Amino acid sequence: MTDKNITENQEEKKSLNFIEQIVEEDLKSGKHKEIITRFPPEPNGYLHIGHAKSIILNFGLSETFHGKTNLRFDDTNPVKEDVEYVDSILEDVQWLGYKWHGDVHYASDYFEQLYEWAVKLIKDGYAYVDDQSIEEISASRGTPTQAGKESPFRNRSAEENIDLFERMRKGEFKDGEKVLRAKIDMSSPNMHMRDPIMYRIKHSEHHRTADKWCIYPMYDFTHGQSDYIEGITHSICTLEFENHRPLYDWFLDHIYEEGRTRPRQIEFARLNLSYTVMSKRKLAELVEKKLVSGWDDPRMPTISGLRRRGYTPEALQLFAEKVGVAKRENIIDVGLLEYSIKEHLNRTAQRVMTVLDPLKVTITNYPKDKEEFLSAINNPEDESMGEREIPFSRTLYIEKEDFREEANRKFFRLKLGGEVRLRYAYFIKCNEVVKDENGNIIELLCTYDPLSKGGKSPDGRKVKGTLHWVSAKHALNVEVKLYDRLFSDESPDGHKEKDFTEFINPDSLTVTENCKAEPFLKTAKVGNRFQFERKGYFCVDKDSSKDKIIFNRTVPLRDSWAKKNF
RNA sequence: UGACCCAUGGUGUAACGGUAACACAGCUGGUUUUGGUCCAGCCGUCCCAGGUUCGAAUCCUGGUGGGUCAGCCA
Repeated sequence: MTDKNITENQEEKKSLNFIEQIVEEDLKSGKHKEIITRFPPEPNGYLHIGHAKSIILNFGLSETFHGKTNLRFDDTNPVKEDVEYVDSILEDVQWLGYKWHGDVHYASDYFEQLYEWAVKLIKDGYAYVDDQSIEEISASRGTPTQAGKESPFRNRSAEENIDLFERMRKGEFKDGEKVLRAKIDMSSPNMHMRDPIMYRIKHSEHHRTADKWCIYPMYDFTHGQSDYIEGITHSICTLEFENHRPLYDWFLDHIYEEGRTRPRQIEFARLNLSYTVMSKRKLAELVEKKLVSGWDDPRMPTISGLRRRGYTPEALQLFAEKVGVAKRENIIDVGLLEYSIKEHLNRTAQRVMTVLDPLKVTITNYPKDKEEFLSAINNPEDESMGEREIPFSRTLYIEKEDFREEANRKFFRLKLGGEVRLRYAYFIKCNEVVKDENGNIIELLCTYDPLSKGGKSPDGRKVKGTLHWVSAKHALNVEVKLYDRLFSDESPDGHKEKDFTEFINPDSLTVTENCKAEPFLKTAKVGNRFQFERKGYFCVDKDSSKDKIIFNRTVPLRDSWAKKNF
């Protein structure tokens, strides 16, 4: 290989994001022989696409650098957590295509070790039991621009503190009566360093440890140590934890033993998507107020919602890759998410013809009892998917919007006296429009050109439009749910005066029954994805039954015609 | 009137001191039995002001703008 080639190859190499650069340097310098990352959700809600970004980042890192990724539940607050959430999180991570290293970990597995470390800190003079009320502690913390005041209990002896802490554990005190605090600096410019609380009393049932404990460690006294216990090398979290890093390091300083792996916290910007909300609180509110059907409503940005909508793990991975990783606040255009799924499905989805809004068409010169089968390509992007047969007969359905009695020459579809191609079938010409007493078009009388079978034009005659269609006699009745963005505002929670629910899009869901599908769809199973030609990508919803298939529209096809005529 | 972080086209991300790249969106045009796909082209001078340097989007200083922090949440 020449020098030039080497240079070119290096240039072609995809540039690394700042976290990948750190990892690469740590490996190159020998700081770590192998990296271990972790995905550490609190089981207090369903995962959303922002979590997907984090999952893909953490697992992706260990894939590209041949390391490991742990899955750990940060379950230090029993009143907010539930097994329902751990189950859904487990499902979502696996669905995304990742396998965590070893067993699932829980911060609650480390409660005993954490307790011992707390005792050590007390003995070393770095922690104390505070009897102040929640209000007193809050008041004495100061403000970002004003130093706090030291607690009157700050200088208790180690012996007294140990005794009190042990009695806290035994359950001798009520919730809120006492806390364990780190003794750092009440005048620190960093609020998190003003004697942060390490333990609080909560007499409540934990979903895993039941009533074994009545004192629970805070996030700050748990996370770094859990990373340390697991040998995590790179502890990646979102930007709002930036101010916690000095505390993360402070606790580690006081328990660290020479020779062991010391984790490093690195922060990146969380994902924000336009036209939706991402906070767990707001998503929960949508569910509670029944503004959506549940956490997995196809309009929700949750992983379960996107899955039900028809998104694929590959699409979310592509999306995460396109979005990138940096420290800048961002709002990603949902269009990029839609691009990602279209990109994947265009290559992989079975094509099929379905008429969403049927208009009856009778081919007057086609024999009454005749039917024939025509060959259609399953996926023009993938020849290996082969072809299928579609029934054709005298009575058909086409899309209502594909016909106009009169239209200018920009309208490529069927008009009175005009000719179009029925995809894979024949050229047809519309000769007469049948209307009901109110003047609504209820049927078109057309003639076909028998020589144009397969949609070909033996005489070289051109038509501008090609329509999808379904034979009425063979049609399968299906229900289709069309989705639009849940909010009509680009940043629904970005308005100080208005609540985000005020921006709910009233037309985010359209249910259309009596859609006509080609018989191929008879055997479609829940979760199957298709492209309905000219209409978009659809997948079979879990609410489907034997006699009624329900399709969710994942995303429409790009439609430059509709756009121009808007 | 504090600390920390951030600042590149409409949206994201890259360029690691050598003269702005990639993707999405948008707009033109071409191909096409999906007004899909695909292909070609167009669309920024890097928040501002100083400084260092032969040379700065990249380094320094000061502004300005935005974000985070005053839970016994994570």
